[in-house]
Amino acid sequence: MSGFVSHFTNRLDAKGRVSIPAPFRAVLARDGFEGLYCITSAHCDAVDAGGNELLAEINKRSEAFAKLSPDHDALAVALFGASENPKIDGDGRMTISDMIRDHAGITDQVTFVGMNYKFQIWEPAKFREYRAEAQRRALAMLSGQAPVPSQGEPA
Amino acid sequence: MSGFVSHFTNRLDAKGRVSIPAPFRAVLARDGFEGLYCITSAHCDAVDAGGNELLAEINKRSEAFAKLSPDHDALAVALFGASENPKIDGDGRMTISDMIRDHAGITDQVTFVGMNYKFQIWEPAKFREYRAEAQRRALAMLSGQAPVPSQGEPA
DNA sequence: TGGGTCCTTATGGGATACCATGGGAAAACA
DNA sequence: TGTTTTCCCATGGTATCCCATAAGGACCCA
Repeated sequence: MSGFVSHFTNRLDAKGRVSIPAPFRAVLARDGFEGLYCITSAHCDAVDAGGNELLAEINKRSEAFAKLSPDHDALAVALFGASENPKIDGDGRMTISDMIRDHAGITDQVTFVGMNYKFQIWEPAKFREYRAEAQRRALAMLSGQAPVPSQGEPA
Repeated sequence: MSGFVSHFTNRLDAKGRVSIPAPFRAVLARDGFEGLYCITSAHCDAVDAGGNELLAEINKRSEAFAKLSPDHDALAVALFGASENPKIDGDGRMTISDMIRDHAGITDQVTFVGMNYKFQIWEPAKFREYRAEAQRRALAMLSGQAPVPSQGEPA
């Protein structure tokens, strides 16, 4: 059963809402998470989004340290403090919060990028830029050296 | 369903009250704790807050030492002496006690930071500072850690 | 193959509910 | 009796719910 694939660009309306691409909604429905789990990416101007599968990934990371310890607190702030649970309305839309808007530099359009177990939320121009760079790197990796450790589908 | 997530900044009113963010109230309601459990953090200028899940974590800590032992007594004093049970009024507000105010250096605004099983209460400026540091540490911690099966992330 | 119909999807907008906040009055306290 | 706490209500702004519409695609049928 496949996860989030392909990418879509939708418009924000006057209220700051945007339609989540229908194929992504279908994946979320299968996943069973109430609403959407979002977390700002630590290493690029995008927001990771998904359901239980993404949340499990985050939890796994934070469980590596004992609760109430300074390390765990710092990690929890960085992970959960930078997360959100937007609701999805009856028409399949979410509202882009200020946190997401600021982190991703979104103004009037949003690009949703499937990444199998999660998807990312981008400002369209920044995504095009990032994508071109990613393709260059992928090409270099593929042509340059030994088999890529392919434990997932090639994005 | 996930726990305390995201962060919110609210104003104190003239009576020293502040609204607990609605999403946090929803988590507390699910948790079933009457009111709120607060304890000053031992290693930063913040106050830990939550319900039964936080309390259980603290109990687990103190149970690691034999009761009646000097160690246990000292820990109990440190833990429960630094604790409070503020009430939550009908409008979802709590009063910031002097202990919390002093420990966190709060004046007129409060930042609530979700950390999954608990949340923290911060003075906004101090939080921004801590958050920047936490993100650096988290990045280091996560990248040094045993490889999380990163299927797809082109980073 | 061409045309028509139905359904899904993205988007817009009005009405309503919720939430943070302020303040008054009753109650408890000292 | 003065002071603080607790309960209750008011309000402005925002988010949520609900309905409308247009465009595109799938499907069916001739």
